[in-house]
Amino acid sequence: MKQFFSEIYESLLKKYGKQNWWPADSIFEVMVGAILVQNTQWFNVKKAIRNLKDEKILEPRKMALCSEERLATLIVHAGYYNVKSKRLKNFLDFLMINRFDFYALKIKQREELREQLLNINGIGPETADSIMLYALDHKTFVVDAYTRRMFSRLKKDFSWMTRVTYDELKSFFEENIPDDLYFYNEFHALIVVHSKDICKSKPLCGECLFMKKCDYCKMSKKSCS
DNA sequence: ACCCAGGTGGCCC
DNA sequence: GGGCCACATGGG
Repeated sequence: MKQFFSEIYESLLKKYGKQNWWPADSIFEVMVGAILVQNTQWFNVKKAIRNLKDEKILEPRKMALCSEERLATLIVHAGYYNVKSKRLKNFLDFLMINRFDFYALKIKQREELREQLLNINGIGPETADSIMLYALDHKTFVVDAYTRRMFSRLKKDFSWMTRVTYDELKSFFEENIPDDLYFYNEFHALIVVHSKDICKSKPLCGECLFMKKCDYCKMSKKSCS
């Protein structure tokens, strides 16, 4: 199984190259982006980030001083702007309690930090893991809808992946991929990039990378998307 | 005019 | 513990 995941990783890397996620100029920008991208496409998030930068409030202490209402108007393009402005505020409360000390968050115990992030209203498992992995260099695997869909269709044996809980799937990946921060970082990014790529033109399974020999494809001729 | 997007929390049973 | 729903913009 470990060999299988390594091969998938190598194939994706060969096809798409290094992704060097997360695209951002600062740790805080990664964190904000992780919240704004919830159920939203990245190009919409970019507009919101642009606004925050133009208004000079893409800094923890500045944003903490910004009213929730003003924040909402600046992030409209990211969708769910009322919900997300509240979530950003909740997250800023957490940062404030931690004295905006990112280094302290980096060296905090992994499970302790994850628990604290999950306690914030508006931060679920995927957002918590994204912040930990891409902003704070914690080795924690990020599961998302793409991960479930891509792998469950890759192998018939993986169909269970659409049904298990987030943490169960996360553990399965962590037990079967190399114990390496860079791998964690790059693998999730490649899964997202590949998933978006094959969805773009809504091809048949036989046209997708990995899908030529996949069990799902043999079973049916259904579309990938 | 649909459908979906790198989720999450609240409510109900 | 699981099934539904609201949240909202923008692109295909």
